[in-house]
Amino acid sequence: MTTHSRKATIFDIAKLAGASPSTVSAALSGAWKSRRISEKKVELIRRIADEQGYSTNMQARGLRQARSGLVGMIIPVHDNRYFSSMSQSFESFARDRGLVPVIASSMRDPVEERRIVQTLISYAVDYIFVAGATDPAAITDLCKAANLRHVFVDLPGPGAPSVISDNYHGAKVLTQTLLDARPDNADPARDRLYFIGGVETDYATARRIEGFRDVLTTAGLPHDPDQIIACGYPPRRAMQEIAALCDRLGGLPAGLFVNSLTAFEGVLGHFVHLPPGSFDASVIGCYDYDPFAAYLQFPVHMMRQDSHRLIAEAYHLIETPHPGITVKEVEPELIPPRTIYAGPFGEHG
Amino acid sequence: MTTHSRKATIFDIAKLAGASPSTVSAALSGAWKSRRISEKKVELIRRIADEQGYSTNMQARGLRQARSGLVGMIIPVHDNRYFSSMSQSFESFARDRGLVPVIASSMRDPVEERRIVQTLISYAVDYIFVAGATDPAAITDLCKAANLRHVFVDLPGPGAPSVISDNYHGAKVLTQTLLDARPDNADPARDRLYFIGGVETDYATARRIEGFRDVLTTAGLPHDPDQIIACGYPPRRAMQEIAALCDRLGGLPAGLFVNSLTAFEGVLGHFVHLPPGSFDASVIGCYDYDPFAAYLQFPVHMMRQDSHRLIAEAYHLIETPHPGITVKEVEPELIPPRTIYAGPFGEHG
DNA sequence: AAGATTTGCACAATCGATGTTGCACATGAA
DNA sequence: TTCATGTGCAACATCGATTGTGCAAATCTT
Repeated sequence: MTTHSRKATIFDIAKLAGASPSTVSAALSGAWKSRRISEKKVELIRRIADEQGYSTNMQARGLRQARSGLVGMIIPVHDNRYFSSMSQSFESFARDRGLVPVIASSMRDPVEERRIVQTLISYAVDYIFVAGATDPAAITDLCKAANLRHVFVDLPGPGAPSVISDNYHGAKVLTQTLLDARPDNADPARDRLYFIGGVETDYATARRIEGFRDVLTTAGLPHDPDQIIACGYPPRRAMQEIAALCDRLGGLPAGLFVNSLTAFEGVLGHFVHLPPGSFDASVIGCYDYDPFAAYLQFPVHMMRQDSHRLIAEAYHLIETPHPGITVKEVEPELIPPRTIYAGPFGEHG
Repeated sequence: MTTHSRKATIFDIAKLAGASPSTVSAALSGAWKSRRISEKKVELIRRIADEQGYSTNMQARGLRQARSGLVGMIIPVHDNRYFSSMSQSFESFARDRGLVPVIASSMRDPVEERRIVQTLISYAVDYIFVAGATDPAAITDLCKAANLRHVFVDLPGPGAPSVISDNYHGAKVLTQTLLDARPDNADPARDRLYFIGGVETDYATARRIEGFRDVLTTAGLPHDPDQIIACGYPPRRAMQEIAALCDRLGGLPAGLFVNSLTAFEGVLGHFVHLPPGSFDASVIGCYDYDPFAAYLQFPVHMMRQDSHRLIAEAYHLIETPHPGITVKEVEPELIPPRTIYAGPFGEHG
């Protein structure tokens, strides 16, 4: 390939091939069949384009076609197994469709979230996935104004289709599992299940709390509001809260339902200070799965949300002409302690 | 905001403001001071643009300016704490600069890697970061042809600056730590350190193996080539290899240096089948850190690479006019077993 | 008051690709 | 031969923003 200071354009190729720019465009974009360009000319153009290391300027194409070939996704954070698995699936499906994924993290900040949507709109993304939205209504407003298709994932939103996991059922199963596995030698002072993490006004958290409560009620167990500690997602907060709780109870509660991996990180941050053996009278569950968390010092029951299927369903919905405002629920899967789940990208690494 | 079927352009705003498109452009892009547009007109235009929900079409701007405001990064995989932390930092720094990050994962496939670079070039990204490149030379070729600045991170490359962690020193420290912590009651048949994971021709792996070997040699310990099991990054391979190794030795080796989190996942996949207590005569180390891996059933010494600083240095290099082909090394940090490291985004989640 | 500056903006070219229209030439039909 | 039909391509407008240039009107200068 000859070295130029600037990138080759269809004009350069046209000159070299003795053709017009529009012919080059048609030849390279595949539109040549319907535009009656001879195969011979197409071959020639292709060869020259190759030699020159030509590649389409997507900004120009996008400008002309009013689309970009980009698809956006907003997630709360990257460094979290649940969301990074989502990213992996999102990207994989995007590639299958010849689209380029743009993944942005909002840090769960509604302002940042809106800024990201605005930015993605500026880049004319073809559509966006919104995972873990903190202010879905605002996002829908922005998208509607820009005439941009979007799907909510993980947390449902108004005015657009959503794909979420069956939080109520998942929470019931996890809670029941904790109840069943609860050690019977527990100190009566702390013979209770606690729920920690998440934001009470989040749809997902709310549904999980419902499931948690309903199982306790059905089991004929009393439960106080103070058993629900929806202290948000930051690890630090969860660490403080679990420390305070252990203080109050004089030790770990009989069972702990941790509502997210980030909260679990915080909980762990406290656990590392406890003497070994502290966990013998407790059983821990976590809504969300992480392969390393599955093999901690104490057994952990994990509810794995099927992020791959969530994303698959989201793609399905966004590619459906008139999906309406459906909410698709995907069943999560209980992963017993000390079990390694091999994901859809088994051979990666 | 009045609802239009199409997005407002500077032409629409111009008409409403009784100004010319170029004036609107200057007013909104901030270039109005040097273009002698009165502040009054700027205010008016701003107000109208706001009312119309105007936002710049970045494809048009990018086309004209031959830049896009996008910055690309290639990583091997998303769902891995080391790389997802990198993504988080990469995005954070990009935002500080008003740039939009585009992060793509190559699954360590050189073909995919090149395709991604081509794609990013097509979108006129302003520059790219390449983490964990499998074929850095090819990437440099593509970038040179497109006149695109790039930096290698984690794995160095030719023809462009690189930022890597001090693999040799890090490996020495980790190996020495394993040696020191090695239980003395070990069965002589397996009283050895093994190195598992990574690709021997990868620069990083090669340097770590050097460090590993040098420490053993200095300690006056014999070592066979079979103590180095560079079976790549996929969890499955590591799982098979560790199973085979345990088979050969009749149990776990006295010490295990795991060369990546993905390999560690595979190792764990085998460990879950071992009876508790199997680890008492072994000490495990892992090059790379994960908060959950830090609190496994057995103690794990982890070498945390400072992904945040790696990225910071990479930004620094890419913003240096003529960086040359420097290689910047960043020291990794040993994280003792059962220690939770709180990252630069402590309040996230 | 007449010329010299400055102010404030409009006009038009441009970035690179796409898609519509039109035109020359070839081939077939009558 | 003559008109109809097809074939193969070039010319040109277009997408939405940026930017160099030009030109009145306002202001300053002497």
